[in-house]
Amino acid sequence: MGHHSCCNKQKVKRGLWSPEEDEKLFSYVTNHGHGRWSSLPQLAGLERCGKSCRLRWINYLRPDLKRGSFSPQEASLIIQLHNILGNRWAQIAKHLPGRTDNEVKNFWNSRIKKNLGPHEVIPALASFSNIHNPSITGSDQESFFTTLITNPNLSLHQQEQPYLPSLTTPLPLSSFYHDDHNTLKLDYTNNTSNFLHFPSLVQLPSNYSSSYDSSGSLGYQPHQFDPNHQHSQVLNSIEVAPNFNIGNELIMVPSMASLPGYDHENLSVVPDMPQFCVNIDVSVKLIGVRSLMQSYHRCQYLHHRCLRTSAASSSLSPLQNSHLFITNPNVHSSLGSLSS
DNA sequence: AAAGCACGCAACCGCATTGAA
DNA sequence: GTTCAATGCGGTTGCGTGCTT
Repeated sequence: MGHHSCCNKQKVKRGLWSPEEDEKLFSYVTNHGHGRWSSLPQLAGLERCGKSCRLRWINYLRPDLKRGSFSPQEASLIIQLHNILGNRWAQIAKHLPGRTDNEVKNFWNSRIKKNLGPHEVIPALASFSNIHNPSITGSDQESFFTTLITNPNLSLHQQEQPYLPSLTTPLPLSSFYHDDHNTLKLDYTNNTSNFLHFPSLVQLPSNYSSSYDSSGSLGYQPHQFDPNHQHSQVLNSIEVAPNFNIGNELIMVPSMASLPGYDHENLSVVPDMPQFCVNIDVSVKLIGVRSLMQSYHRCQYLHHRCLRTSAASSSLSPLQNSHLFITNPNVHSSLGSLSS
């Protein structure tokens, strides 16, 4: 077991850092910044390898580090994120301001892991890893979503959504209009990329009242919806359904049957879709299990649609480009690939 | 009081990835 | 396109500390 190449070139000290070494490193990085760790030790007067300096800075000296034990909220978040991300400690740590990957990893291995017995599989993990297994139904699926919903802090950064080109903002009221049949429709004019990017859930003003339609049919009340809206610039549309209230918030999600190419008579898809990657955004914070289940089914539908689309054109990327995205109002969240 | 033990944490190691030449 | 150094990351080690016997 040799040392790193950077450590072979010079006499390096190993083991715990002394206060004097910390002072040298802190002073140097504070004054000069970092960026070239390999040359830093010599410049800073340290007999350490660059890697050791980097680690010491990141895990201990960085001024933005949070000290002290993890709060219950942080622990909960780590568990939730670990269900989704696995042992990707650096990714997990990014959601815990002031915490390092090393810290999170140590915390997991020393505290959480031992408290989760072999039979205590967290529902989110079990359900999500099997999300495309048709045998996973009903309560299992629901427990998966429930786990998400009960953690309002769940939020993953955009970089974990490799196929999401930009953050989605809630659609304004002006995005909607009524068609000739008085059906509420959503402008769909922003599909400029390879992405058929569904809008986020739409949050309407609290004075807009509607009731959740438990039958799953379109339950909105058109006369209550922005009667003055002009829709002369509508280029395309997606029907929106169903909507429902949670507290004072009205939630709307795109209807599966409103997708371009959907064959209403045969309940199937016209396989000439130009887009092969679909993002579905739903609000974890505001949404209920039922609507998440509806979104899940939509994802399944889209999954199959992507399959068919990919098969229809060899130039299209395969299915691994299909992702389910769940978002909360703060940051978007990727739950992983839909590909199996 | 001393030895043994368990635990937490800091640091190291090797591999993977990135980016410059 | 290839090489190689730098950097990033996750697994692992080992030291220090506190508890138990």
